[in-house]
Amino acid sequence: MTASRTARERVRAELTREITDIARRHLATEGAGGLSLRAVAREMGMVSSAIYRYFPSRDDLLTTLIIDSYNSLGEAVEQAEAGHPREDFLGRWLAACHAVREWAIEHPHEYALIYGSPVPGYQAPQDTIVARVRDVAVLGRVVADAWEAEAVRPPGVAPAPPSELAADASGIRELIPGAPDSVIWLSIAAWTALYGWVNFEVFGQFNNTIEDRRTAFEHAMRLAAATLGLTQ
Amino acid sequence: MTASRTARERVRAELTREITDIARRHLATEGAGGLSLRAVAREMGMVSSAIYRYFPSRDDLLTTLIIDSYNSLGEAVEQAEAGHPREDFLGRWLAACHAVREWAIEHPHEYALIYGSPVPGYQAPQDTIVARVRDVAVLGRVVADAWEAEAVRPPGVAPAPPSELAADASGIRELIPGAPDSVIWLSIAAWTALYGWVNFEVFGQFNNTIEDRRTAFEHAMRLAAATLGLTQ
DNA sequence: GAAAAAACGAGAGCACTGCTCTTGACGAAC
DNA sequence: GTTCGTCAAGAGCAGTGCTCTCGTTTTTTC
Repeated sequence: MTASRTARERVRAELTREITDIARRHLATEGAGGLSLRAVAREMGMVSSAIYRYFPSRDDLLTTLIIDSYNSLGEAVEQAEAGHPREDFLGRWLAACHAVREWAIEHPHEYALIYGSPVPGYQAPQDTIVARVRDVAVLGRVVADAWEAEAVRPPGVAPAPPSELAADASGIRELIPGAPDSVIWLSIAAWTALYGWVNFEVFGQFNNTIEDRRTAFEHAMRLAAATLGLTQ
Repeated sequence: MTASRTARERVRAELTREITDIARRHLATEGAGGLSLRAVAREMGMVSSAIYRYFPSRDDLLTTLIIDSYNSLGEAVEQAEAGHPREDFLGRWLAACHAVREWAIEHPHEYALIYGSPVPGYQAPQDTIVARVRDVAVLGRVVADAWEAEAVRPPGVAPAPPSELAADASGIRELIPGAPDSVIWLSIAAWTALYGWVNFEVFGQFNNTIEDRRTAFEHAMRLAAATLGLTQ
């Protein structure tokens, strides 16, 4: 009986996958704004209303694409970081940074979906939060491991964080257990430096300004690591 | 004769201004994607086709809004920075940073338009480039003045930029005359740190993570200044 | 195995969008 | 006073998301 039931559910799963595949291709070429349910249906040889049997709204389709994007980015970062030995903290950091940048350049529209301006009228549901943190978790783990191994030595020039920030820091400390507030905020700074750069590059702010972007990016990420005190 | 001619042109200028005003209000509430020529026309008591006498396309209307946004941000940053004495480099830097952040929070959709993911199908024309650099120019001027006054003393921990980046650095040096490559790239890092943070905050990445955002932002910008060696 | 129930694709339709074209009216210039 | 350019209005085209209904098919239930 499960076999007969599966017969229908299998074709349903197959069609659902086909819809998301086509939608992802449209998203990659035209961007989120150009994603049209009717166009997807047309390409499937379906009538537009039939799509709604599989996705109740355009936003729902977009949500699954967003989750896929989060996972795709997270996986890329995880794999890149895993290619370095545990004690090579700087290598792991740089590998993760390059993975973020390269994934973003290869999937600009997906990147815009998850790290760009929010899609108008679209509110990301709770479902996305789980997949959302995979890339950040990798970065946190690198710093956490380095801190644990006493390989994080912030230079003394950095000003101390004001005491008002202690509450926020203690929440973030879940990612980097045992680290003092100063290291927490230096890590946040490194994090924003990474995504600030990638945002600028993907959204075209470096056009006609920086040409050798990969080299400049690596230098910027080395700067961020040095500021944090991650030198090996 | 110019008076009679002006009579017509004056009402035209007036209507053009009214259109952009309404459009800006729609943009501020609904975002770029929700900006509808028909809705603007409806609010003006016009028929939709009449709008095209004033703006040949939706993108043209969007372009003027973008230019306005650039100028609005640029002016805010200029004014904030001008409120500090020339020798107070750190104060000028922090004031400019806060101005960017506060403007972005007050005008999230406008900010998304100029620093977020590009609007699908929209390509910013050359006209925007002139207004685009006003905020960056202020930041560059602060660092340039500080460098000239020998108030920039980068700590020795930063790795030296590789020689391949010399060409790109020399282009950027227009903003900070006479600065060595190391200072150029530290400035770029501070720049990306600023907009990386503001992007994260405006686009909601700090939700449920950082609560005291103004304090955290100021600390981050002090860190960026310290990394650059701007301590006074 | 037959009947009830659920799932499904197709089609029409609503309200909306950007944009084009034509038509008729008004005002300025010669 | 006539001509010419400017303008608002309206109809229309092609597209969008989404809803509803109507047969058909498949699954479940008895």
